[in-house]
Amino acid sequence: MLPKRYDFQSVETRLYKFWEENGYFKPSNDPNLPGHDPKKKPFVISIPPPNVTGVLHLGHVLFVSMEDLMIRHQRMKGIPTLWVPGTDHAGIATQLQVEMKLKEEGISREEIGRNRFLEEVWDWKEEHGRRIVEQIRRLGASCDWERERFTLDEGLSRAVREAFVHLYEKGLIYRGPRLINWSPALQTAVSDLEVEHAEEQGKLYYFKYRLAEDPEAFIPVATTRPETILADTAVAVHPQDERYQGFIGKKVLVPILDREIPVIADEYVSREFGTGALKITPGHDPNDYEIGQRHNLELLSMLDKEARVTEVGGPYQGQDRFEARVNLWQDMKDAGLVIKEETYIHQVPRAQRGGEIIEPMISTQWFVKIGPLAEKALAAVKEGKIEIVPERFKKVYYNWMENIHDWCISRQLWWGHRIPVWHCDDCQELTVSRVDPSTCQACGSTNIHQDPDVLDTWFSSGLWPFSTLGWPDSTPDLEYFFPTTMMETGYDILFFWVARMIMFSLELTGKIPFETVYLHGLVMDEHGQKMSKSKGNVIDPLDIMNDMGTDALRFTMLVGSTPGLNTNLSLQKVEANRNFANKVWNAGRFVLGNLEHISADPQADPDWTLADSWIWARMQSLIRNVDRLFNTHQYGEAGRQIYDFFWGEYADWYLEIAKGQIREGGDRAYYTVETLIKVLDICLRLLHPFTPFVTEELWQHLRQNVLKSPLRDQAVDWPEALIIASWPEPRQPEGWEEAKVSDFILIQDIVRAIRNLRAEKNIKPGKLIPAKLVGGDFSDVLKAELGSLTSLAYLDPENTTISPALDQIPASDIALVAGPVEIYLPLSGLVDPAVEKGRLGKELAQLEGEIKRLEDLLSSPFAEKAPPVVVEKERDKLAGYRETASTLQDQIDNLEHLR
RNA sequence: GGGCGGUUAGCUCAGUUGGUUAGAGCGCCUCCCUUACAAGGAGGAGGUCGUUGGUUCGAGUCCAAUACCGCCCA
Repeated sequence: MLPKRYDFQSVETRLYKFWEENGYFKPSNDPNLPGHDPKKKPFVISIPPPNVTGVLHLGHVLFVSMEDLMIRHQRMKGIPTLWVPGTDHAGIATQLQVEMKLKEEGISREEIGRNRFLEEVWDWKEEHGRRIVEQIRRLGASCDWERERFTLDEGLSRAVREAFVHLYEKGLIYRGPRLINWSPALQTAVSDLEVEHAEEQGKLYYFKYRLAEDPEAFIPVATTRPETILADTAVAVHPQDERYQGFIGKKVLVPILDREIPVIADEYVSREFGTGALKITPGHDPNDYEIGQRHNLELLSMLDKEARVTEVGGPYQGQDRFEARVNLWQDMKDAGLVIKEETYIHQVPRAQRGGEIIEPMISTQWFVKIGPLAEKALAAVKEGKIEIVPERFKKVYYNWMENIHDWCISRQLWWGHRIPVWHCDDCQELTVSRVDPSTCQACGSTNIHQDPDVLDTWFSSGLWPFSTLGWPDSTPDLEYFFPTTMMETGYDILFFWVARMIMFSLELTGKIPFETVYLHGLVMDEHGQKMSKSKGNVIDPLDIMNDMGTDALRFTMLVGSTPGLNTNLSLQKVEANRNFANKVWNAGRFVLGNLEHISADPQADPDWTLADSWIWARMQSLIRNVDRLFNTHQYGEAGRQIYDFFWGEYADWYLEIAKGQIREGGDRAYYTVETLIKVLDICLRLLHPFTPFVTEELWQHLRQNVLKSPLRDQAVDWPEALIIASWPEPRQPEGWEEAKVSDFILIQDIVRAIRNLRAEKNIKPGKLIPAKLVGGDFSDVLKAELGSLTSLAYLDPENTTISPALDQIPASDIALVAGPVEIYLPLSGLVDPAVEKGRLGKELAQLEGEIKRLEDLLSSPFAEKAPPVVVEKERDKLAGYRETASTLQDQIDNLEHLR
């Protein structure tokens, strides 16, 4: 006997092990094995590799659930399915963790040197690297762990080398001094994407740029960063600005330093902003840099790597950037150069990691010349070779690709792929090589040293879909599984990762990396707020899984998410879905229990009841819907529909009716249990990609029990595990469905009407009451379903009658109407004619409103212009309402007579 | 400044290609520990679908404008 509650704790670990040990996570039609058929198209996902030393968060849960759902669905459809797992070395993040640890021990990485430090990081990775992988397994991820990869693996490192050298040789990688984003705290360059611009309150500082030839005359200039005055190399005004015409071409004096710099004219300057005159600091501002390029301005760097003032800053040398701001401004005040200060909201560039203010600086770095790569990547999406879901992200992608800048790929870190470039100390030439060289390619000197920088982590992740399959080697995996099918990831890394994979793949493999990009949203708290430690609204997925089970969490994530939109997660939702898992479990228990009551084979062909036909028709409709929704990536809606069907129709109605049908015994019981099994089986299959654990556990019990029962034929073609069972195929309706469904809805309406009245009159659930049903044309249907009606509505079977019509409305009975059916409940003592009249009158009034509405509708142009089917539907409705209304009227009249 | 998304019940969200009484979960109210499930069952209250205008026989759904919230890019 199964436990009364679904006990996920005893199930999850065991089943995961069972699946993995039986090799269900491995692709069928493996290209490395004999008998491989290259023509069978596989379904492949490469996992977005999490940070190897990271900890599971809800973002992981969302993508793992989503990808596992897709993978399990495809696997059940019999498609060779591969999900490649792996982790990312996460350069900055991991290095910081280890530096932090060393700091606690009082050591800095500089003290122990590069090699010792790297040993420390590898140790750290060994120690913490399994954690995230284990956590992903806990989610039920059915990836092929034998194909797990790590970005710093030998093979993937070789891929990085190959990619770098290839791009270098093609002239797509270059090195040089450029204005880059420098992180003074991390002591490394970062890419544009790693800088976030936040609106913050600052000040706008107004001051005087005196004319060199006439220090009494000046141009007023406004800036948010006065300290950068020290590196100004021009003052710019708009060419048409009347105010400053006389200054153009003249020299002005840099405050305090008295360096002479030119006044230039440039269209970029906004006449409205500030004073209309702009100080130009090409060494510390991206826009000024551009202007500097246009006008051939001198480039000065007034800050060093620690963001302290250099010799360019004269007396301020050695001061921190913020300190220098205060001091310089004070000195300018003293010198009478200050005009005023205003508070001002402006954009401040901050490091995505760490949050400190990024300093734009001139620095020699490695770059990818992105234009040619972007062009191809743009075309691949525009030509529809790659689909993006939801489609609107295509526009975002185009926009970024069309305005793309060269990518700074070098990082001044130690943890990562070291740039495969060797500098010759003798001839200064570079040797760029796939294998470590011992001599300089140019002069043969052995006096060479490798470039100290490492590559941006995204450089290696950009190769992920093909490097994990063996590229640059032409492996069987690469040949068969690449291009991959689906790239499922968050929209927040569309540029960081997705775009770069597309660019790299097209350049390096000549193929698209994946056919479809499916972008999910971010996981927020229940009020749509970003989760953060400081807000204290962080939900730890491990806690949830411990408390409510993995299936509950997965189902919540999957059903609560719509493509491209953020998901708000609340514990209440998870709880509701835990209850759902429990509902499934208990419905299963019920079915299994009844299996034992079937002892004999049937005597005749099935004689399906209305309920049997109804649930079957509804299930087929569900299969069709789910199929359609899966095909259009509406997984959440599919999950909801399965939930609604299972709980609202199968469990709430069919199971209850089945109890009565089973009580009848014989063939009726046999075929009822058969239907129970078939529908449960299909539901478990449909549900399996959402909630793999409870469905697998229950299904295996189901299979074993069915095989032991007289119904064993039902399960002969079921495999040994649900994970590899076949996905339900949608079928076209056979024509009988609609009538059965509408008949059943009538039964439901009758039951609801009686239950409603019972609740109103406070009749105890256990108390059976007599009833007279007047069914008209539906009398036969009602007679056939008498058993269900009486048990669902708690009618007294001995005293319930069904007739096509009554000569006279029973005088003292309570009257109800359900569509074309009249119901009379002889509940003497509970009948107060005045109350009844009120109740019936209210109902009639409502109905008359509807009738009026439909009459108006049908006499409007609607009747001619709307499709006949729709009009017919409304006509039928109207007729039904009229019938009901007239019945109600009769009943009311009858009460009048009573008086 | 450019672009995108959201706005539906007290809360969190669904809602095929427009089809005519708008759904769920949670919360709330009443009743019930009935032999699958109290993590449950039965019943109920609760919504001018942000606003305005348009297209249409018909708009939560399409179009335009607008407000507010959020995001991305510059």
